[in-house]
Amino acid sequence: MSDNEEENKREERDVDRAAGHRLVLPDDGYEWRKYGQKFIQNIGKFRSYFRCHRQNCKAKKRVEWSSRSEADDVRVVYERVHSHPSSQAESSSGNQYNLYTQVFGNQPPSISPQPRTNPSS
DNA sequence: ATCTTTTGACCGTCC
DNA sequence: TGGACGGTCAAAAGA
Ligand SMILES: [Zn+2]
Repeated sequence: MSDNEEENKREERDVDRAAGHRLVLPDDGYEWRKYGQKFIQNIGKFRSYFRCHRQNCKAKKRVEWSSRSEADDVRVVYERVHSHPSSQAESSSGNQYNLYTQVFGNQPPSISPQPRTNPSS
């Protein structure tokens, strides 16, 4: 980026094309840097790992979506808190919790603090 | 030249 | 001890 950021980030960001589908997820107003992507066979879903663009910000974001199925089941899990205000949609909302799980799709964006991935095997 | 995404490899933990 | 699983790193490539 640098010089010209004309393209900017669209509110919709294509996560990936697993089987030819284009998944779109809402941006929180923060900038994330992807640092990994893996397929979890346990749940049969793709998982992407994001980290806050800031150096001092230890905020992390984890996104997983079904590898198949055109359903919009996209799960976004927020970890840690941001140390800087969201220059965009502040609203003080952001993520005040250490763990925040959002599920998009048929289910409403109900906020429920889930206990770390799946316990035990 | 700077920065991000991509992908495979590496590592810690569990059993 | 080593394999399965999950999470992160790091090299290369693209923008
Ligand atoms: Zn942040």
